[in-house]
Amino acid sequence: MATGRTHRPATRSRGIPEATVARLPLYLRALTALSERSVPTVSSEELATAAGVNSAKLRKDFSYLGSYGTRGVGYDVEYLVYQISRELGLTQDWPVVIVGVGNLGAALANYGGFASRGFRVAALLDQDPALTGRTVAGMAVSHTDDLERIVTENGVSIGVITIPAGGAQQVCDRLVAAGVTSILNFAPTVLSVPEGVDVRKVDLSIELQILAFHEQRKAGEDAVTPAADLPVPPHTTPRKGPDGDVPAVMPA
Amino acid sequence: MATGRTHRPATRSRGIPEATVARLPLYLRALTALSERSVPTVSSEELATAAGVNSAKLRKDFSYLGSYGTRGVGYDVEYLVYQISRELGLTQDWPVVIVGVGNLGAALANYGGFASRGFRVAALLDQDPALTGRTVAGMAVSHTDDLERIVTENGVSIGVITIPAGGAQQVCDRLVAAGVTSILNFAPTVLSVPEGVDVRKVDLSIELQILAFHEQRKAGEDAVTPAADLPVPPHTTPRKGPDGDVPAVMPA
DNA sequence: CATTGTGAACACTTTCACAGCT
DNA sequence: AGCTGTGAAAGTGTTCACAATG
Repeated sequence: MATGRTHRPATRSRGIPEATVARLPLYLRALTALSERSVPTVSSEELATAAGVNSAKLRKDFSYLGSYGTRGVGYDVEYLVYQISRELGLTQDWPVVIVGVGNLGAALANYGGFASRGFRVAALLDQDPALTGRTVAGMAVSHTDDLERIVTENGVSIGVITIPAGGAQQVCDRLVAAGVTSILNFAPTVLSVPEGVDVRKVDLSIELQILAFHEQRKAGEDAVTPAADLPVPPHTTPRKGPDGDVPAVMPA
Repeated sequence: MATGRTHRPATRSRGIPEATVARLPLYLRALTALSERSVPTVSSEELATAAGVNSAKLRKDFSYLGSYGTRGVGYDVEYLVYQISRELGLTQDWPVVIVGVGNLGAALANYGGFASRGFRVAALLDQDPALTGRTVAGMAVSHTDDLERIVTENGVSIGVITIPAGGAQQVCDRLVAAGVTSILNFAPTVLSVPEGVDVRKVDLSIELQILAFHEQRKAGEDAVTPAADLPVPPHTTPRKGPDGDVPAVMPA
């Protein structure tokens, strides 16, 4: 979420829908697996199944990249891998810093799928002196004090924040000031950044809450929380809830 | 993103848009912070800013829940906290199992925002004998062998998968067979589940790739990868042998 | 009169269905 | 004959702008 782009790129054809971009990595992963099994070509149907989407969507997605398939045959696996990698910018090297070397930061540092695509962990940073100097995932942990130097020297443009919510905005500000323009935020807080900086958020607690919502629906197929209302009335006047016998007012 | 619901719930007015559901936890978090500061009421504008959305969207979202605000005044913080919690199903207790106690599993087990809302870690499971018996986040790690028993005895309906991709589908199948109907999957693989089971996916590598895409755009504002093509032409490559080309579909 | 609640307009995404190529 | 590529339709989500209202 939270992609800063508010204005149309306007650069004519160069418009790959955001929803498509979000699926390209999925296709790429499925294609890589096929490639490793030396499968030469794949149909939209097969690839879609492997990626967990439907074939119409996949074809539409690919149509934004160009005409890379062969009618009657399918897609050349190697060729597609290359095209998607290029489109995603994975043919170049992306140095990344991870700020916060707790369990989550360590998990990321150890994560293989990281380095395998163009990402390279340039540094692990933590402000805890007990950690700095230690080695995590074969890499020395630097002190957060060196953030600016490390970002600058390594030309880091992507930062990953894996510290508690409290310090996240400050670290974010420092990353941005040092030149980082893309941030992957695991801290459960809203980061504010200047125009032109992208923030993506991964929030474990939110994911669970969304699951709980659906889970609740399943459980109470009929006992849908008995119209229940207010343990505390709103302010002074009783309010109307959406439930009870209120006739559906949903617009078309 | 993968929510199994393919058919409209159809149950009359009960239709909260998925996009709205995904934002409710955000509002809830902002409201909880206000509540802790004993702020009694908040306007859509203020709350929207705190949650990182715009006020029109927030009001529209809330309108699906009911009319919980007061014109000219705003929303009663406590009341909204309760209503959203109830809507999300957080007024009840959700026992959760975490399968895989590596760094990521440990990070989740230690994550506070977990227990604070209705979620309770019923068990940590791992198949590594070196881990079972150990204590992580103040909780004993059980062996994966006991998965079925633990899920059944605790009435667990939500499972979190934090093991490598290889074993994920198998664990998923066992969870589902034991009665779990919602799964949060951190393994970089597509899980197939029966109708009625929800899967949400958190994929670190995908998030980074999406950032890289946008990052690339920024960098090459004009040098937009010069139409560049083929290190391998599209289909000079001879395709599959006419014999038995394997239709590459991941085993279920 | 500040602020909510919401139709209506707009934008984006998915799905359909089939023409067009190989 | 088989499969891609894509307009057009349908569905979902966002924003606008203002009437309703405490």
